[in-house]
Amino acid sequence: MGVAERKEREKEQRRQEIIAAAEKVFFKQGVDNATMDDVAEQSELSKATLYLYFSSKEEIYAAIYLKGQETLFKMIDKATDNISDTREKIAAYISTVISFQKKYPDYFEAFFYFLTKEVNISEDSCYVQQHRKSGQEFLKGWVELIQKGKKEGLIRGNLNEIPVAVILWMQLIGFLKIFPKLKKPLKKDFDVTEDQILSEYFELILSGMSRK
Amino acid sequence: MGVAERKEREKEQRRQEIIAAAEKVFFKQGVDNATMDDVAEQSELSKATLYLYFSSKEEIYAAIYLKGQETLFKMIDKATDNISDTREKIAAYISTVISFQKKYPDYFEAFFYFLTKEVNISEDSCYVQQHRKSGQEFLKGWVELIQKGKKEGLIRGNLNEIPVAVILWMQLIGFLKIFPKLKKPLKKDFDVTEDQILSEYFELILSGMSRK
DNA sequence: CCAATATACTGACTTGCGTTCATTATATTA
DNA sequence: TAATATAATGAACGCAAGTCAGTATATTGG
Repeated sequence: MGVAERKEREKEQRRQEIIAAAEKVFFKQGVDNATMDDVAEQSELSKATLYLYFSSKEEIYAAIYLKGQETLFKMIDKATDNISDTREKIAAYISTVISFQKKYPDYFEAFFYFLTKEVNISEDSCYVQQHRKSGQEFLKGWVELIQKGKKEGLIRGNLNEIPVAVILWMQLIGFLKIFPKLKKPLKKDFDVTEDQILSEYFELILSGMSRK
Repeated sequence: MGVAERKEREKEQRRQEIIAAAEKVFFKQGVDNATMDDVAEQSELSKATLYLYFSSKEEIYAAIYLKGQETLFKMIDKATDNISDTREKIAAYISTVISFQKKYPDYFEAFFYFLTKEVNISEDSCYVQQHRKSGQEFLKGWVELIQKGKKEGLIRGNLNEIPVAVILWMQLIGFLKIFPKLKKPLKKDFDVTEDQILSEYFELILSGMSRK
């Protein structure tokens, strides 16, 4: 009998509904300002019900974050798939992350949150698992790319690919976390535009790795 | 009559005592876990009294942050004052920030918090003022250094000094925010040590700016 | 179709913590 | 020494996360 399967499906659907409602609320008001009552109202469920599907507010946020991560990875795949030139591919990697931040700043926030915050979600939660797995997988992509660049002689041979990949990654994410808050004062106090900063950033990073 | 002056002094001292107590508590338990009751107990005052000296928990944290910022600026001054070689001086700037993060990770956290978080402290609070002022001043130091490097031909002429200074700054702070959380997994999964990462980071940044 | 059981849901409550307020203690001044 | 200003506090408030006892709804076996 397919009752169990249907129930399973329905349960999963509820979960997704809750995630969607929470996303709406969290992104509109900010995670800290949004309350579980807000999420309950938005999802047309009682607050207590939310806790049948998620163990905490943070776990809902983690689910949202995973959606965002998936979005980012897909964006990168799409943007880099048919590029064969390594230098161009590295550039595409970087600019896709920048686009992601621009297009989905709230997803990016969630991404950064779970990258840096000491999280209270239990280790065996599926979120933590998934987070770690895709993080590693993703890093592998960078590493391979840097390796390829080295083989092709684009990137200096004295650079170790894993550290370089990790550094690029941390630096880029960190930069993008801070940048939005500094945009306005930079324009105001120094008359520097966003695009100026971004193009110089590219220049610096790429020439940092390049041979000669 | 010196009564007013004495009272002023005593008031300021209380303030500092509260800041010290809060720092102890915040750094031990983490800002989020620490409660105002904890701060009250540590400072041997009642909770309500804290609010005679600070308008919120966050404002106490802001005061702590300013202490940290001052510490950082002093460290940088001390480390760079008697260096005349520009390249060395830039390196000293960067490595001092790294040392700061290592030596005072909690100050660094506070620093990052107020750099990125949308803060609820009123614009005319002395903290916000002081924060902005020293931030600008500090950036000026970087900009002048980069300018000097350009004049001396160390740094490529096509790089615009203000964006470069800002980028370096954001990148470095962002990198240092993420790095501590990734140290362990990096060692475990990829067998890369902290020092390896840091030395490659230096290499990348400096060669990114260099001519040729 | 109905009783028994399992599943999904909820309103009301508890707890914890930042913040405020009415009141009390202490110091200053005239 | 009484009047006044200043410093400090215990108790209470408000809000939001998380819990629980109890109710509604669906499923299943007879």
